[in-house]
Amino acid sequence: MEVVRTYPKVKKCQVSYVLAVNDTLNVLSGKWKLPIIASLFYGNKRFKDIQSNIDNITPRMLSKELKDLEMNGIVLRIVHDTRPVLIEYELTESGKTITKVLDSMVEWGLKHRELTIGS
Amino acid sequence: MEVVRTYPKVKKCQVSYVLAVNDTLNVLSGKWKLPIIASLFYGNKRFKDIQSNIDNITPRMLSKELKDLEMNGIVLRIVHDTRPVLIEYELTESGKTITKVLDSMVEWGLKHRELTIGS
DNA sequence: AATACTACTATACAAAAGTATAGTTAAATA
DNA sequence: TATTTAACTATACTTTTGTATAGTAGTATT
Repeated sequence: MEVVRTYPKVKKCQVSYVLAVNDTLNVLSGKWKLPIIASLFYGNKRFKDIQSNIDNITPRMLSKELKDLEMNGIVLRIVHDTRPVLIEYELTESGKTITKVLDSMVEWGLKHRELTIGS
Repeated sequence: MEVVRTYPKVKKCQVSYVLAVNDTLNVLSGKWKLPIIASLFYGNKRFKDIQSNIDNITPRMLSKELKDLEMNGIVLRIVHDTRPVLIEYELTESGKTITKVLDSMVEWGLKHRELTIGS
């Protein structure tokens, strides 16, 4: 019996595209990632500053999310060799360029609101 | 006592930008939205077809997510006036244009992999 | 010496998201 | 008439995500 393929062969590049999209979604998913990235973009560097910049975030969540972002290569945690130690967070190159994704989300989101709510 | 503002005034457009990004993230968030959208892009229209196209999705989740996507204006549910009724799902205009967001995610995701894993 | 600040961690809990499994309704087919 | 198919829904459960609250270690300040 012959196997009839009703779909085209999936190329390797398509597979890595799916991975790439999932990577991006993971970086941005959850309640706090975007506010944290925004706060870092705004220039906040220290734990306390970020925390007081974001309404209602608990230190537990901030700590967890910063670790996530660090592991994902979006944020750098810099420990200054001072007394007392000063710890600063900043965006990596990848963390900075994610604006492009955010821009396309803004564009689509606004157009979508027009099409959906505006109609 | 004078209030010293240490941050620039936030403009209304920035607020709606945040809303727009959140709209976009909501549309794409969760385990199944992307596979479903991909399946619809691929041309699947019927519940069973989408279900058998996506590994391990339960009818409960497919049903829930399709409703979500319909409510969010990404998917249309078309009930054909036949016997038995034929139900077809398809992407709205917004649903189709979300490719632009996905493209920028692919681009960022691939570059990010290069920068992070490749280094 | 007592208090306060920074940068967190620990524990317990609640809510949201997802899974497993079975059942329903209406029509079509054998 | 019995079975099958489509398009779901219902119930119970597990996992993940997020919240609430308190506590800690090291230093600095009063």
